[in-house]
Amino acid sequence: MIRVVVAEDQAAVRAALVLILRSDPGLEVVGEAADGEQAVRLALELRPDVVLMDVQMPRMDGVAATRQVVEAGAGQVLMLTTFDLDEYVYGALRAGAAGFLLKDLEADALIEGVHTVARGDGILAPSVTRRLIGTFARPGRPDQPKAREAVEALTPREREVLACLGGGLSNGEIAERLEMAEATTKTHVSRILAKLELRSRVQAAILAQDLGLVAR
Amino acid sequence: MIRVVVAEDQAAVRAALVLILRSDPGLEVVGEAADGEQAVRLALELRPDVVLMDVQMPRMDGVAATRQVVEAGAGQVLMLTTFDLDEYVYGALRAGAAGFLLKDLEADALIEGVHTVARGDGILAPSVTRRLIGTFARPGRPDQPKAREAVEALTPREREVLACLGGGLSNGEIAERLEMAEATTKTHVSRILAKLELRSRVQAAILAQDLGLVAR
DNA sequence: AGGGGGCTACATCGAAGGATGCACCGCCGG
DNA sequence: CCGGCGGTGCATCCTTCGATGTAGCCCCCT
Repeated sequence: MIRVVVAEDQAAVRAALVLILRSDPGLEVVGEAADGEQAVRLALELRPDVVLMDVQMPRMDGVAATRQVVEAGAGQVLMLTTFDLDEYVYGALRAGAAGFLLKDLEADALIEGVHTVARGDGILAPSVTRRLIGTFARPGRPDQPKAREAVEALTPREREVLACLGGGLSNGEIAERLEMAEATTKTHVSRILAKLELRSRVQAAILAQDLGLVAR
Repeated sequence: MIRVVVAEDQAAVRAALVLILRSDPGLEVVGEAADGEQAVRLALELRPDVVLMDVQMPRMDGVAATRQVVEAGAGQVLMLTTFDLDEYVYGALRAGAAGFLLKDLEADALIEGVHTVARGDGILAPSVTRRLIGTFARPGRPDQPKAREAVEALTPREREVLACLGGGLSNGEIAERLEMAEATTKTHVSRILAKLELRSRVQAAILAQDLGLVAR
């Protein structure tokens, strides 16, 4: 049984959502919230599998609430909105939402979405998917499987250093974090630059970023 | 009526796909290809609405074929694969694919996918969606409206320099491109670092990347 | 055992980066 | 008119970076 908390400020819409969810015997609505703060409180208390969260809510917006729920590991968050504005989508995804659907969806699409995020997958409204793909594939991030391969060819230690470069760290900071002499860090950086055919740590950092290699 | 070309090297699988597609009265399979080259030729000739493309194919792989089809504007490409390996997914999406599905899907999911990409939206297998979201929302890309504001506060010249930093250029290269002395470039870089509260050009480059400020 | 070869490590030194002080110019308000 | 101010530009000085040479180490190989 998948346990769901519904967070939505408009009572009528919330009621409709609950009704839809209840129509699936595999879902159980364990709580309802009318604002973001309440949503977070409920999620922390009830530890549901999924929180269905509206973007716009009083007291704390859905994105901020999502961040808190995700950080606490208190369930997967599936966001809902009326308009698929970029700010909402990106904000929500960065906040850790597992999915993003528009309110114009069919009942069974919603139910399927809840099941999808409950098992750890992601789901997006088709129009959002298209834009996300576009953003991801935007020029200026020339994927190069080549780059990925080249990075695979690095030694483990070198990859660690590369990740630090991706985090914007200096040689000294890298040395401290990885517990080696600064001189050693330099060796690794040099090797990385040579292997990846780059001319400076800046380019290495950019490449690391593109590949998601970022030490924090 | 949505016109579809099916590109898949294994005859049995291709036959199955065609059968599934034909079961929907809104779809018409106008061509079949057994390798990438043939797929591109067919697409250019028939200008279908959608090309259903396998990733692994002889003579030209699906990613390369996708790139050509997309560049020619010869239809939306929906990619299919057995395994959702990163290389495939990222490569396909950057090549311009409108969607990416796994072969373990249900017949109606495939049909729905074709309709979705035909109307210009995107579609991804749920597991792929999750990873794409993760990549997109990965730490190190804190979309920070703050950062954007701060960058707005830079002078025009400084923004130009920042864009060059985002491109991974050295001071010397920046000086050449913007036609100023290297010493001047350094001044601007210093000012940028101060204003954005960064400690090195590497961090500035990463920030510029996140904001899409990239000189090429 | 002996001998590569790859990984990690460190020191040295010339090159690039970054902070700082200062000059010039155009603009605005007094 | 002129004094201030923000943007731009350059030179100086110290720091950090990056290339290079070398060494210990471990593992594999024959």
